[in-house]
Amino acid sequence: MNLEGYLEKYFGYTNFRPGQKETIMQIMDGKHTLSMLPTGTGKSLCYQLPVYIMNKPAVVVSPLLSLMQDQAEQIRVRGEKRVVSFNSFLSFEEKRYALNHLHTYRFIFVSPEMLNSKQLLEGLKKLDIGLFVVDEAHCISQWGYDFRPDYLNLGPVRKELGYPLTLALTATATPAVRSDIIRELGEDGFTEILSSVDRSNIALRVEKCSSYEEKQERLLTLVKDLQGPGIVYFSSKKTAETAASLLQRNGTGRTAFYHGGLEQEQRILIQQQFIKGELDLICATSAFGMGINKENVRYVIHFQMPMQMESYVQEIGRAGRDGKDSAAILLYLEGDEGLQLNFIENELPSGNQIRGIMSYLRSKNPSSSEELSQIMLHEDLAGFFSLNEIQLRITQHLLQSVNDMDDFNTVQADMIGFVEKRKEAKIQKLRSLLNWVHTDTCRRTLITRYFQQDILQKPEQCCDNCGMNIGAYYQTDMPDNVDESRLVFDWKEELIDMLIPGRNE
DNA sequence: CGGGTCGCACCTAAGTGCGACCCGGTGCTTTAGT
Repeated sequence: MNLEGYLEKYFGYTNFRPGQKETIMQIMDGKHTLSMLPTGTGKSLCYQLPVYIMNKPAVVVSPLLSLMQDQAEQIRVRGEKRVVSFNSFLSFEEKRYALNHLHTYRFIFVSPEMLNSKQLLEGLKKLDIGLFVVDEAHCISQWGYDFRPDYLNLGPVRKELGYPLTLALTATATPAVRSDIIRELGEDGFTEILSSVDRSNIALRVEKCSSYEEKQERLLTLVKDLQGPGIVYFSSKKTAETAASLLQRNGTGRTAFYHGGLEQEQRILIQQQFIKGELDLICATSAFGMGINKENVRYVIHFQMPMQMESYVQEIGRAGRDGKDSAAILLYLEGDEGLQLNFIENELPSGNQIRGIMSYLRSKNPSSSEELSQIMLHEDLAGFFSLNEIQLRITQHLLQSVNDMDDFNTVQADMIGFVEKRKEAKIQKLRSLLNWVHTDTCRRTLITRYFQQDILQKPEQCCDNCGMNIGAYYQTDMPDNVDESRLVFDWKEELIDMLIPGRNE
């Protein structure tokens, strides 16, 4: 049977979407594959179909619990019951049961952190794994070196499992990030399947504002005028919340905010309401997005710029999944990059902090790396050297690789070298994005060039520098002379509010 | 970098205006012992 035959047999579809078949062919050919497919093209089919053809289980590493639950649920809805998600949602009993029945599953979802569990790893070793999948594989490069170091453990895990056939999936990765992913996964010889990062139905626009007030005003106007639903991205939780209530007071109606500080339940609720069309606007931090499969998002506004082009492309890519015209608008105020610079400066320990910690540890005169770990464990290093949680973790992580107790100076120099290099790399990425903000040439061309690709086709509505017409994205049912009071008092909304109490809570 | 909050000065009272200061994003994990 050919691949189309399997596709129809197991999923009922007659055609593959771009990139799916090429990816699956490589997998069936036994080749480790890194596949860069645009968001919303059904990346999960790329591992699901091979599971059935090979009749062997897949281990899927997923960055978010919600994403894991979501994909597991989608598979179950299809009628496949042999699915398990290894994460903290499982009780001890459930975990034990799942471990004892590991061989019965076809889809085993895990978080990178969970792979630290000896029992899980031992269990997985006994399986004949058909495919080891790393979903949203750019996380390895983006988070592995600081925020979530367990992402760097995937290489050793693969080795431990005997280098199972591997599929890394992502939507946005530069050639440098892709080689980073492949290197960290611990093996050369990955085949790459690449689609374009260009989304021709998303028009690109940057508007420069001369004051914070002007930017706020502009946001209000845009949100009123633009055809929704939409997402507005902010760089701080507080700003997202404040803006959401400001917009609501100005008659935006069905608006909510979303960030990592919300309770898990609340986050799921807001996501669901947005997807079902019960909310028109989300004011969010970068926490919002991964795994949001909403077809008809019409615009994405950035009230503050993200840290790098990859994030920007991911975030605007949540618009126009249905292929219809959508707009991406970035509001820029001189100095906006300062906040991102600040994040970069603070996420890694500084040279001084490292020097302080090292001289303190040196004074304790540990004779082995075990003794060193003991000191790390029992002393309040974070308190003494005012490290935040992530800085502490990176420090511990870097010190773990210390084998030779004799040469603290070398280790110290290595550590400082590492953080300096990381910071410089991040600042460089921020600079690229800033150049893009300030460019007066075609923005689409510049994005594709950043990913070392070519533009697919220049759409009519390309970008502000090519003369896009923002009016084309305004609501069509809006009269030209709008009575302001009518915008504030929307009787339909008020009526719905009366009929559905507590809707806006 | 910029916004929010706090305390203070004003000078005779309730609210304003100013400077100092602080803080900001992304997520996984939590099984021991009475």
